[in-house]
Amino acid sequence: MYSKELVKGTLKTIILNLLEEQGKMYGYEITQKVRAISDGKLVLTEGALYPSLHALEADGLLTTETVNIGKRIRKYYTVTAKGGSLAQEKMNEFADFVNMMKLVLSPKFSTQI
Amino acid sequence: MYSKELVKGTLKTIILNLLEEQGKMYGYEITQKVRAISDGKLVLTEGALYPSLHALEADGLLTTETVNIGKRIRKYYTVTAKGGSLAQEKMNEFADFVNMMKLVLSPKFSTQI
DNA sequence: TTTGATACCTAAGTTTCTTATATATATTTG
DNA sequence: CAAATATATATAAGAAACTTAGGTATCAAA
Repeated sequence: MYSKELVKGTLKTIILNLLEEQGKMYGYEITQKVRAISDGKLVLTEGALYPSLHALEADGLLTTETVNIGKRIRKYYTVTAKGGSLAQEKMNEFADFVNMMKLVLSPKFSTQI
Repeated sequence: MYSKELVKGTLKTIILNLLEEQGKMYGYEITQKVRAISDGKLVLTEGALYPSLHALEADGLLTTETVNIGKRIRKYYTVTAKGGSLAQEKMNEFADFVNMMKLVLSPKFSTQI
């Protein structure tokens, strides 16, 4: 398992791009989806996820829609147009970052990726 | 320019692997080398670098050798055997992390890297 | 009926940086 | 030759983004 420090800074990138790809999702669903896709390697904690979702909503990058499932509630999140732009931007930033790391860590790293 | 949050958690990975590749280096030299290799995209701040070097030394991952250059001093850092193992480990962790991100962000990300 | 899964949330504490400051020598430039 | 820039080290306060821990509640399965 890789160190969790690396995940820092990528959470919003993951949320925005996952939501853009999957359409609307609710918080718990996001944790399960990420866990499944990553083969259990990435487990988003609720203490990180929920505040992050709230911040994205407050910044107008996500909108919410509350749905009642029996007596429980679900808050579905959808990416706004502004959020879509940021999703792309974050994706590019991450790609740039990885390419830069390739340079700095080369030649050893290049062979691993 | 990518967001600086991404760099968080990669500083020790960079230091250890750069030192392993380049042999002994001193702090200021590390900042200049990283800046040059990354084409100015990654500029290590002194406030991050020096405390990190001290922590690595305290943990027995680096050893130091102080040299007088005229009336100034230089502290050369060298990777220990233990530091070499961690360098490799950190490299693997980072590669694993990137591969995991590829999964989570795919299919969009795969085409960019 | 109690355990685990589903579903939301917040707050204190930790780590790891950034920003700012301090000190001092050496070199370049106007 | 004076002033600015580069070289070279270091620490400390504050910010950001998490982790850990706790809280609330419903639903399904054992």
